[in-house]
Amino acid sequence: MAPLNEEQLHQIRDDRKVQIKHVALKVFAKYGINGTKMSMIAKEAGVSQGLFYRYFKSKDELFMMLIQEAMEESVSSIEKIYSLSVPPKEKIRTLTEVILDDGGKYYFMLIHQAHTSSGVSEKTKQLLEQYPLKLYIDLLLPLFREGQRVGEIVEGDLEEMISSYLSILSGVMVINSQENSFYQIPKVDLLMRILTKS
Amino acid sequence: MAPLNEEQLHQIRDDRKVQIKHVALKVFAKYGINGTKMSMIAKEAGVSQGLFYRYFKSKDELFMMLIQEAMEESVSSIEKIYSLSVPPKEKIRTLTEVILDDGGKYYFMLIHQAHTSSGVSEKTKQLLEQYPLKLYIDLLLPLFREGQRVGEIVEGDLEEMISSYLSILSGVMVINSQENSFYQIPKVDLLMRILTKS
Amino acid sequence: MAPLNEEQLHQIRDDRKVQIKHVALKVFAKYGINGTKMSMIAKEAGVSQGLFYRYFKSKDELFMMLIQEAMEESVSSIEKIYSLSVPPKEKIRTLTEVILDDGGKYYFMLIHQAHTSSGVSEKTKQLLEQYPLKLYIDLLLPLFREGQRVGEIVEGDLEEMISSYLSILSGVMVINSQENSFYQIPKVDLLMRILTKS
Amino acid sequence: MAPLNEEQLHQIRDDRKVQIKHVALKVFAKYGINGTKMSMIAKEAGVSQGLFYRYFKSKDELFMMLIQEAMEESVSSIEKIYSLSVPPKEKIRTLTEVILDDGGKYYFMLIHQAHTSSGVSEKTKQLLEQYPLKLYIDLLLPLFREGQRVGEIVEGDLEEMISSYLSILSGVMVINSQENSFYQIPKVDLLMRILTKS
DNA sequence: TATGAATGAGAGTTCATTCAT
DNA sequence: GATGAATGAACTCTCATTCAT
Repeated sequence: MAPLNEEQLHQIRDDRKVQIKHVALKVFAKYGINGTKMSMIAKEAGVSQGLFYRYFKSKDELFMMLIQEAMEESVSSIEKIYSLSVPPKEKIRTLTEVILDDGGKYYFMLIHQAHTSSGVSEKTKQLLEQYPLKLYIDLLLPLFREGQRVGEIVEGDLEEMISSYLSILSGVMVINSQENSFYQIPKVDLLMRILTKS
Repeated sequence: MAPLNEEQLHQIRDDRKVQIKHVALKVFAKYGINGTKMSMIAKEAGVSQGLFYRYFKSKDELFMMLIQEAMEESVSSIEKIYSLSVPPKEKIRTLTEVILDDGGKYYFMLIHQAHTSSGVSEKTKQLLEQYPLKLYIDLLLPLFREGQRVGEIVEGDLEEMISSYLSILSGVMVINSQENSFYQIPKVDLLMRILTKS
Repeated sequence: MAPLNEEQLHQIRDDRKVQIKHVALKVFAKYGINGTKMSMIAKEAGVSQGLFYRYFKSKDELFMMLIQEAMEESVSSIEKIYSLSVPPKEKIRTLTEVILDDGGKYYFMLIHQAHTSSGVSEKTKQLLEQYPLKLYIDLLLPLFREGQRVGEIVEGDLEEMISSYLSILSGVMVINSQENSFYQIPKVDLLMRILTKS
Repeated sequence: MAPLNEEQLHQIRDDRKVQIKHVALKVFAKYGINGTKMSMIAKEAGVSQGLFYRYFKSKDELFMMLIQEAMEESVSSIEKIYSLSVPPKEKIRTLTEVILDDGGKYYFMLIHQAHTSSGVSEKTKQLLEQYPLKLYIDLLLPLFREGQRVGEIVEGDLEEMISSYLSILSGVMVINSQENSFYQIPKVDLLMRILTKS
């Protein structure tokens, strides 16, 4: 067998990085940075602890990377909603579903963990400041305003409503982790009642 | 100088215990058991780390103690609501306010932390199992049923509705911690919309 | 470079375990569980303190493990004596030599330490109770009785004699530790005079 | 009531010191310096931990004081034996009894603890060196030599015999502590057999 | 590249000693 | 003088990271 060429090696490297990140996202989301031990990530990802450090500089660096992605992804999810050609209420419902499904869930949980963990690095804190709640509110404002205009969204202060909506979604995500059945995720319809008329 | 008499000593001991517990509740609620370092509690409470151990056997023991109190308190809050002579909707609103205010908030956050932390002791896990979600649902069922009967609460499966309501409240509490203004607590009126008609 | 194969790793692990146990036996025997600091064992064994915990769960667990071995070994030493085809007096002399030599010495010292240390774990106490002095007396009784029968052992209450013999041996072991020349181990002949005629 | 005069106060002070020393001797003898906690001594002596430090500079100072006394006492016990008007064998028997009784026992155990404890101060070590085994041997040599001369003591190297005798006595003392019935103190007659002719 | 043994900094905990009363 | 609350250094143990193979 011919040895792998450089590109193939690069491919393997990248695959492995993605694989580790995928696993780490779930573990960090569930247990936070303090509750997550390197041994957990290594074991779940099926690599040795030593190998981990060939792909990432440190636990903290990986955590930060994931936060970064989570934030970018969340912004991009919102932006994508605008391109759907359905009424505002339907857009919001779709966004809600996206957030609640497996793709979005872990990212939300992770961001929460970042906000509430002790011992996160200064760099991570700076990163978090780059995506304040206000940014999300501003992104959603046009959509909600349109909703009010066409009479699908209840009257009231929009900034407050969006903020509450996001807080509730985040909260619902955060308290939910698969192995633990103490809480359960509310149905989308129920959540929509917060925002919509009758 | 005469040594302190028994009553004074008792007073000091009680004060310290309360003071440490008060601080620890907030720190544990915010950072969980893994994220909370003994140095944080000691510093925040203004005592040396060593002194902590004259009042509590271990970090874990205090955590458990607080969980215990949190659970008892939460059940008792619910029970108290029934004695109010107001319509069901008002009772639920009052309960919601109690949960969201400073007294209830930390207890809810703490229970959440206990459910989602890795490395909690076996004893703590057993404690958590004594207060499953079902217990809270059963406590609230009569109240919500009465609400439906008098037409104040929307139609629909009650167990699911209560479970969702509790999950949302928990979530909202959990993502909220004072020093951090990323999220904000929704107004009670907004939350009530999940449950009530028009 | 290729990583070590499974056999090599196993070898390393075994070697380390033996090495640490060997060192710990001597240190525990000399200083007891309270007087022995983890730093002593680590330094003496030439490993870091951290590494110790990859091989043993805790200081207490290792102490207990060694006690267990010491007790099994001591019983088996006695049992082996019976298979020698020499007169009773010679058997006792051989046993005495075995106990006094380097192999047996540390085990005896360790058992003594366990019996006289404050702060040994409840588990360790239970372990000690499984090997009461009576058990050793019963094991030796046939040998000493035979000795009396053939006129090699002095007349007198055998249980008391064996108990005294063991106490003296233990005592002699205990007060003896290599770096410290205050006491010296008596010659076997001298000790035999306690038991034997002329 | 008139306030106590200076002499009375001095008397109280001295009584208390003796009382604490008496208690500490037993505890140190049993558990060693590492196994003995200040709380044990304070509790047993019925004083507060704080008060202890009005009487003694430190735990180590008290330990050292007791060692000093133990050594002086042991030498003086031996010297006193010579003034008895009985044959050598009887003198030795008496000495043996003195050592084995409650007065001597704790002192012997304490000296043993000092010799085998980690973490004893440099000062304590120096103290121990002032009373080497050789000193005791030299003190006993005339007595044993006389015993050999009148045919009461077995032939053989006297230094070795005395050294063994002392080691055995020490050992027997050391392994014996009241609450623990694993070992038992041999009868004096049995011990004398080591030294004396049939 | 890949492994897991090895390290060391830092966490939780204990306890001799000091201090306020 | 007397008390026990309070401190801090030292101990046991954990775990992110490095290293030898």
